[in-house]
Amino acid sequence: VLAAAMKVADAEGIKAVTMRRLAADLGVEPMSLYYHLPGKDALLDGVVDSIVAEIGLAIGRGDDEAREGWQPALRRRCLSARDVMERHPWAPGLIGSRTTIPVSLFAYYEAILATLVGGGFSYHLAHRSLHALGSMPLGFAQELFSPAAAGGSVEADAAEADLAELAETMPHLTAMVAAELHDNAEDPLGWCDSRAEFEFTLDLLLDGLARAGV
Amino acid sequence: VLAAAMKVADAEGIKAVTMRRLAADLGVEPMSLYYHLPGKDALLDGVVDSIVAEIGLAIGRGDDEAREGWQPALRRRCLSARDVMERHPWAPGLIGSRTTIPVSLFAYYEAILATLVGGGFSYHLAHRSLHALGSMPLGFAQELFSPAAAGGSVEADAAEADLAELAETMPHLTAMVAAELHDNAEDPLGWCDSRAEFEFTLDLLLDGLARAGV
DNA sequence: ACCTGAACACCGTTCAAGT
DNA sequence: ACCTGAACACCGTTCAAGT
Repeated sequence: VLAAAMKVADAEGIKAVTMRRLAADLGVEPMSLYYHLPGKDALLDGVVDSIVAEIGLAIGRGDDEAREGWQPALRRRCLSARDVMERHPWAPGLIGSRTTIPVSLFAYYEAILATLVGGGFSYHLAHRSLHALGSMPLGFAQELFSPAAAGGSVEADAAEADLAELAETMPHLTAMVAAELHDNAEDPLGWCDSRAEFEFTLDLLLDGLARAGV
Repeated sequence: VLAAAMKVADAEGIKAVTMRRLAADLGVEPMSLYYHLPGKDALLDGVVDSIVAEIGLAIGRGDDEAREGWQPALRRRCLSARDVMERHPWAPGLIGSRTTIPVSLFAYYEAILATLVGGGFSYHLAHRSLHALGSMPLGFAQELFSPAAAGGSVEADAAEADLAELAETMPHLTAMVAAELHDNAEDPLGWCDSRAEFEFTLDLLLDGLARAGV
């Protein structure tokens, strides 16, 4: 049913997921879908549910969570989630643009909360921690600008061509790019969102939270 | 021209910003717009430019930046940007969903980079800092799920009603909500994204970066 | 119970044509 | 230089009707 939606999204981006397109793939008339689903929003909610479920599978048992402590446990979870997002580059954009919160997400965050509380967090600090971590438990971070996560195709930005002329007006930016010039420019989750950046930010937050009062 | 677009977005949300609607507001035929603009993407890029410009105005001179140091300077900037986002609740969603990077943003980040480098950051750490801060210099943070930032109208999520039945299966979540129950539930930037949460996360990151090697 | 067909009310965009 | 009109190719969705 919505496995077809995932397949289309993986193959051609989330923008190609349309009622009519989906019906055609399923060899059925477009309007038949409305018997099974209330509408497109329900479809997308279902896709998000599938993603969350996939994250749950990717994490594994975690029976040794009590042994390793909250910080490595959360770290493992976020990095596992990131693997899932790497398989579905359109997912961050979809999740970020949803206007309703699927129920499956509540269960997911309940598990994270259990980890935090089990690690000695007060509910107050746990709440702030969830805000601070943002979408990292879902495997992605808010990028400065993340074309891949947002739309679908990563087209060369128009400004790239003019970057040469703008060089002298923006000395620091050009210097930084020159100094950094990533070897992983084709990262699927957006500009520079390499695993290294993700881990740096994640550890920055986790260490900060550890210092904040546990 | 695109001041009209901002007005429509402020009044009825970004989803109401449509070529035809805009033309009607301007007392003109829909297709006249294509003489002035290449298409809708150009329009939205222009709106983002306007937002960035508004952030620039909101920040003020900052002549005493050298005196106050990079950390308070960046802090002031992020909080000023947040004020702008509060005036345009649709802006985070629009910015996050854009697939091209408007040129104005380069200049904006150039200024931030100048602050960091001036504060003693290496280009490498400055780069990581930009990633870690994410969208905070733009005045918003990636929320767990931010209906307001994403779509437009903040409708009551369907799961809210079932929360009572789910209480026993999610003890920590219900306990946390009960313990926290915000007095500012009607915050325009999404669930719980109050100024206090924003500042907590911001300081967590800034302090972490300060400790990371400057 | 499940699917179909025709229709409605919207989009963004093209293109030849007006003044 | 600036605007118009009609048309095209798409959407999501409704609704009465088929089997």
